[in-house]
Amino acid sequence: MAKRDLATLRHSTAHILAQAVKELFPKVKLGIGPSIPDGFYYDFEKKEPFTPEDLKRIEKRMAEIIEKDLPFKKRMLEREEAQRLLKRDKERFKLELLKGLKGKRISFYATGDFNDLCKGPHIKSTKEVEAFKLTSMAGAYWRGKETNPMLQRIYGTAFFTKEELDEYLRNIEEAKKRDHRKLGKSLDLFSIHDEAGAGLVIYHPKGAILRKIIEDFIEEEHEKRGYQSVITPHMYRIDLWKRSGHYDFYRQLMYFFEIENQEYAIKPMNCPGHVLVYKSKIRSYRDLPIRYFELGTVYRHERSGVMHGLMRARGFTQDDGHIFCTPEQLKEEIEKAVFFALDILKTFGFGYKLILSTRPEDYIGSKKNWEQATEALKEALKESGLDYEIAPGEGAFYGPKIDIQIADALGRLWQCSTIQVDFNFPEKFNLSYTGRDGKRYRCIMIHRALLGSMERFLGVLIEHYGGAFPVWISPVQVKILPIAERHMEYALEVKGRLERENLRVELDSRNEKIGYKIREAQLEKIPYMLVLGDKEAKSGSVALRLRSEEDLGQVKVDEFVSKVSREIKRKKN
RNA sequence: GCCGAUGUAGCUCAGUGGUAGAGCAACUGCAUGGUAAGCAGUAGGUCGCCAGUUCAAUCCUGGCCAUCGGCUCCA
Repeated sequence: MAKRDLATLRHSTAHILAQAVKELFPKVKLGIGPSIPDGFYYDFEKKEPFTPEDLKRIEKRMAEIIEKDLPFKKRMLEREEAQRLLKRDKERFKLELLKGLKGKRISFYATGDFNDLCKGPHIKSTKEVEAFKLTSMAGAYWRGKETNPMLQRIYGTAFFTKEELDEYLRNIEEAKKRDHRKLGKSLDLFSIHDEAGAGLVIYHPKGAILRKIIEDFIEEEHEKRGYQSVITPHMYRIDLWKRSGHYDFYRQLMYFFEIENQEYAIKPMNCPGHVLVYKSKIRSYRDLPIRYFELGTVYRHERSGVMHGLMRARGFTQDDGHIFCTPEQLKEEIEKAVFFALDILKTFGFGYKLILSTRPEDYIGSKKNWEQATEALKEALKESGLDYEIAPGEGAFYGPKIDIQIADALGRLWQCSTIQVDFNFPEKFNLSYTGRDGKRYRCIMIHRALLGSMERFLGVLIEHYGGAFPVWISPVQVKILPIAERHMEYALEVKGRLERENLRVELDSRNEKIGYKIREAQLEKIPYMLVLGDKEAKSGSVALRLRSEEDLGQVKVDEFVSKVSREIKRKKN
């Protein structure tokens, strides 16, 4: 084995899992069992799903196999021989895999009596697996296709040492504490109700403040960069959706209804509205590029089972912008948009990953336009010198796109920013501008959202900060904690002073002990706690405690105000 | 949508074929307390929804809804 290769170790552990399953459930058929970033899985075809008890038994059997110190033996078989073997065992999925393999000789790996089609490499012996654990169980389509049969997937992980495994499991627990759904509840930010509908987010006052601050921020940044705000309706007659192509390509995700014999649909995207603004008069090349911006709320009928708190909702608000430009301006506009997005993400201290998505199977427009658009995106990425990956076939139905993904607490990646070129909309709506020569030219349209949606972005943000938001976006920035009732008067005075400085302040006026008040403020993850007692009242100061548990002692009120104001202004992370 | 699990008080969770409990929170009172939970009392539940089995269902069966872990799809 390549020395200490985690992927090899994990893949080998997947073999041991399959071996254990085969020993305990001989009728089970095998799918595939690769290593993945966090561990490994193996897919099985089995009528009755595995139970949690089964997992325990399997885990135990795996430990026994490991104890046996079985060597991984590689065998090269002639294709015909391999086929005969797999046919004999009725391994229909493996047979399908075999068909896809090139070459005459096929490699198998055996541990004891268990034999698996596999290109390797593997560890030397089962005994090398020191630390493993089966983590979960789920259904998964064969080869990831929805139309294929569903197999039972068992997930697990393996490490070289017990300590590493324990640390991994601890990290998972830590990440769970940061789950935005949990924090959203405990910090009183938002809620989602069965009664109101799945995937529909209701913001509580603190969540609304958080969102509003970020909305104001993003709106300002757009204005600084030459975007004009527009406001468009939440629904249109289906005539518009037919013209835009959404009726044909996006219908299954849209909500329709009929009033007085007219059919309407709620908007799943903001583009048609912006296009109508553009079309409202004749545009000249001198006007371009035109950039429209809107915090546009859209509704998409996401299939049940895909919702995920704020990260995946049915109603969400995009920081949506549409740029109308000439072909000559395209590249520069894309570059500007990419750097704009990265600038915003930097403000929040995010890491990110750029992805170029190309033409999907279902698409509108000509192949030539698609190629041209994809090229423009590539060029822009190249010139900006940024690393990116390519996701073939992942583009939107109307054009290729550059996506930016950021990671949540559990390392799951979420697409937030997206920048999409569109040659098709301009054709469908006959969008044009008058050139220098007086002739009409077709303009190009760019769709782009930087935060993506307020919902998803807030979800990622909550997990990113673990609920301990930087002061500038904290729903409550300061909490005043008077020690006894006789300090209320001074507490109110300080509160008034801070409010005049536009700080978001709460006063805990309850008749409780200071330790109790601190505990609550701490759980609410409020950045600054001001403890007020006799000493503070006398000297016109506050005893400053941070949520990091640091006690900064007595500070003059003025000093505190200027310290906090500075941090807010700098948007300190 | 698919596979599996789950759904009991505001929150976190026990529990049983004979219509339910704990801790925290809430409310009331006592205590006026200096950096993560003071004490006592009170109130709070169509046991997700709808059917069925049963003398009797929160518990058993079926359907639906929602949530969680995945798959698929996506901002």
